[in-house]
Amino acid sequence: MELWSFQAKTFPIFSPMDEIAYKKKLTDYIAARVFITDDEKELISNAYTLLPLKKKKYLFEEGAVCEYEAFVILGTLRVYYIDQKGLEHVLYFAFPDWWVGDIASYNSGENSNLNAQAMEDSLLLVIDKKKKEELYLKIPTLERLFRIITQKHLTVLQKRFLITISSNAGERYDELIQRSPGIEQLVPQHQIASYLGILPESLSRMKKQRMK
Amino acid sequence: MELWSFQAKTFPIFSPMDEIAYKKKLTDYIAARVFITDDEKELISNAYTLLPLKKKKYLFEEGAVCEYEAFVILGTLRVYYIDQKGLEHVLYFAFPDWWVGDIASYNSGENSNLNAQAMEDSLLLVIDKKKKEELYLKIPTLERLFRIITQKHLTVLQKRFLITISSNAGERYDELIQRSPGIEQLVPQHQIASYLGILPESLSRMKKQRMK
DNA sequence: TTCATCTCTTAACCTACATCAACGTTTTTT
DNA sequence: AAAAAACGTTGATGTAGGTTAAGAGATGAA
Repeated sequence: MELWSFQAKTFPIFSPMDEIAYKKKLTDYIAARVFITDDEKELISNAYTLLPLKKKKYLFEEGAVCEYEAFVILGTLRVYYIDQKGLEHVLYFAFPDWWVGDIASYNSGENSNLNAQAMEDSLLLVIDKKKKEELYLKIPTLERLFRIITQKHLTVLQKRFLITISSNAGERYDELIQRSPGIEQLVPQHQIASYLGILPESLSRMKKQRMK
Repeated sequence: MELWSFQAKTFPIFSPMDEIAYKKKLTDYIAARVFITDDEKELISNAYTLLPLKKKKYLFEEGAVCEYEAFVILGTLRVYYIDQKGLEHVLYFAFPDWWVGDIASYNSGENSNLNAQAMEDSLLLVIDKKKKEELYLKIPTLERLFRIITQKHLTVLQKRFLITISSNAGERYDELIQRSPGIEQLVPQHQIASYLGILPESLSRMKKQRMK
């Protein structure tokens, strides 16, 4: 696909044409879920800002308020938590068409304890809290959209939680591979370990033992 | 408080007066979060049905579609998952003013893999999917309300998930006691163990060791 | 092209919690 | 009032995954 061809080392300069195409990805996503008019699509397009995020750069970091909510157009982000011992725990990987943010911080205004880092050069559409609230007022249908999206997120997290507490690392690994085939090619193994809730050494050991 | 006095062994017969008072608890809850008119309160009151649930009875069970969403007026429910080995894992305890349901099943129409059981004689306001959708159409503000509620639920679950994967049973126990003081008087210890993700024996042992 | 950083692997040892089993007490059911 | 569940405790033993340490290949920067 045309849009996806910029997996380049550096960001291209966006032409107005690109921007229109990228924002259309968002309005298409929305229109596939709720009914919105062309005027509303226009309002949405104008409210979101295109944000290129270079590899290893952060969308938000712990210790600061997460002011933005983002829609992934291209690339991959990882959202993770650092515990008291300094260990990182991947909460989720965000691929194109996913939303990235820390609702806890975004809604409460308190500092985030999550980090969202680009794993490769990525392209996002971001909106700040104030503009989002304005959009809700202008387009009440978005309340419905985000209710549905949030319910979906809750469903996914609930499933993840139940799997985490009821199965061992090997079973969680199998579930991940089955749910996201090819993820091993996309993210380094120590981050898969972090997602599974084990150390890289343990994952390495587990995979070796399974060879038999 | 008057309303709370019926922690009786058997259910009283509800007078129309009681029903009005109970439903007012729900509309008060809603009005505290979004603006609704008196007419809308009336619509909401009519859409929900009062459901007494005796101790050990289920609101929904795994293997069947969860058709209802409920608001707890009185009592306590526990929502739990049974894993492949037959072990129970408490997802949450639902106290008055909490919502109980399985959104995954409720939205998808697939069978639930959760169980919601009354831990004591309880009183709920329930609504089925069809009536809920009708309410959304009649009162779009409810889209906003449930967006906010779902975001809150997601925040809580996310915090729980992060604590679960980043701390040991003792730390999780401390966090629970701190967040819900008095919970030990309300729920038996083996169910607290289940909530913490450990076996009753382990919780018993942990508490003993802490005596020193 | 060399130095540093990141990534993965292996091995020895350790610990939190599971497992299995038994027993006393309390609560519920009949 | 008797019987049956449910509940909590303790002990002996097992194990998944953590901890620490070391080394080797791959990747990236100066």
